[in-house]
Amino acid sequence: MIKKNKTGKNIEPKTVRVRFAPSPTGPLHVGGSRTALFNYLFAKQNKGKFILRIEDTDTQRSEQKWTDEILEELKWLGIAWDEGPDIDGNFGPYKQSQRIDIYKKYLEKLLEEKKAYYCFCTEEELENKRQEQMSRGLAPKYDRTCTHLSPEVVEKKLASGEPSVIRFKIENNTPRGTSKVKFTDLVRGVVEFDANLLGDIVIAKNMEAPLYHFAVVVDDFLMQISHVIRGEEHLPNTPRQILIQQALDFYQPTYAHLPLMLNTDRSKLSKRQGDVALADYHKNGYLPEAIVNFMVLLGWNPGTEKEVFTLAQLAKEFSIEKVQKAGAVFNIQRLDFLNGFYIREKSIEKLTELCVPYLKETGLLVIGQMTQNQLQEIVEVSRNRMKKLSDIVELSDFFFKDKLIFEKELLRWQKMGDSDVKDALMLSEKILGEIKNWDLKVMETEMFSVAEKFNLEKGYPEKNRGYMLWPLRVALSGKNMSPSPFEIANILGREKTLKRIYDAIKMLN
RNA sequence: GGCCCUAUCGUCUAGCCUGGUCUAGGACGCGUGCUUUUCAAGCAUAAAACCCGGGUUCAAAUCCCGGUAGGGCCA
Repeated sequence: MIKKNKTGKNIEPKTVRVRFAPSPTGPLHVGGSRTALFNYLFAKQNKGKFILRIEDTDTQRSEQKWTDEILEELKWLGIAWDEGPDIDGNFGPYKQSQRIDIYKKYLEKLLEEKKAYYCFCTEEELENKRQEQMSRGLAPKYDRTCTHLSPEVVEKKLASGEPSVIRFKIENNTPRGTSKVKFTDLVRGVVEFDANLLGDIVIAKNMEAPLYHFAVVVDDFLMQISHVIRGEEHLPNTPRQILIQQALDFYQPTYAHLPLMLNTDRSKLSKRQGDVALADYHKNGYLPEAIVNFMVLLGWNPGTEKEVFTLAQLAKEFSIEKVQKAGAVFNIQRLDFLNGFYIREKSIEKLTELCVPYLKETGLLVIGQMTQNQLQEIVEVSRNRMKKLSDIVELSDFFFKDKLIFEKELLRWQKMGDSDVKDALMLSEKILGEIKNWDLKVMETEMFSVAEKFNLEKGYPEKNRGYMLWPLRVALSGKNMSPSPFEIANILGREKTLKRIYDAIKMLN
């Protein structure tokens, strides 16, 4: 499984293997989702494997429900993993809390080789030193007090149960002749850090509790990860991890650090300015196609003017070289546009199926109240106005209600008098009442010709059909914006339509 | 505070590597118009940007140097 060269040295795998490694300490973040997406696309494109690993070494903050949510939401987006936990609860070797023994082995190795050591400094001591260093204009860095402890002292302190952590010795492990750690990042080019400025980092709280930096390095090696594609916030972590790799004689994977997703004020995307949990977008009625399309364009573009992509197309056209270096503002208006676009693209059957839960959830739609056909017609006349699936509720509620409640004033078109509004409604009632063939086109033709006569009689401009149609539309919808009165009447049916007109006329008495 | 990263319309970006075709292109949003009973959708159209300063060059958004600003990480 582990690749080695002739001299027994560990070498980077030839096939592409990438991973997404979220911590189940909260809902899956949109930033994380995008990282997963980019990893997935990179894997697909290179005929490699996409591995999902749950990083739950922080047992305090990790919860099973968040793991479940991560799996569920990734699946919803269409991002399938080749290796990783089963959706039905078998986590295999892809959950860090199940790999403590493995980390322990490597921790022991580092300790034995004196590449790591126990540290007994207290939080307070550390904080004081940090303050002092910063006031002198230095980078806060551990001063290595505990490297000078003799093995006997360490033994004694451990035996007495004195609180301790395990630190990784940075300088001794830097490559010979230089304190620089250099690596090539697929999106940023060559990046260089000075190892002398790095303090000895804590890699474990104890033998049973490894910390992030350490567990990642070990897992990436054992899982033979070829490319580490992650958010830019990890860039400064990279030299530390490389040093640990070198100490353990691991190969060095290729890195690619993705630009951050930003708030409108260009700070790292956070809860402050709206939803950051993918699940929230899911619940509010964003389509996975729209989210994927939106996210991929935040930090990447194909170099052509094409802007609409399916996941499958992206897997073909994606290229990591074209990933942007600068952070990108999460612009919800663009997401809304894309979502509306994909809503309009959906088949009416599918869209109706997607809308129904929202209608049921609010109690508007009662089972058996509507035929499938009616439901589809309602969705059809509302879809152009929808930005999110949840919009269906606001846009179509009047179809489901028995009684509409609205202000009488709303019935008035421009400067019509009350009696004219009433006349218009009564005329509509009469004309529609006489229609035998309840059909949208028929109603439209009949009403259009009547509207012109009505205008002539009342002295209104002949071409402005609003004098007839606005009061009718409001009577049927109770809203200042809605589909056309004919579309509504057609769905409502003769009886309900006439009843609503009648109710509106009564308001004017 | 130290280190690192970044910089083209309000936003996402094309162009930069391989200087001239850039009077800087597209998309979202915003404005206007068409269509229209309303709101959408659709179509058309306008406004809108090369962070600053120096250098190299016949010519710089593009190459070099120096600033500035923003962000990330370290606790």
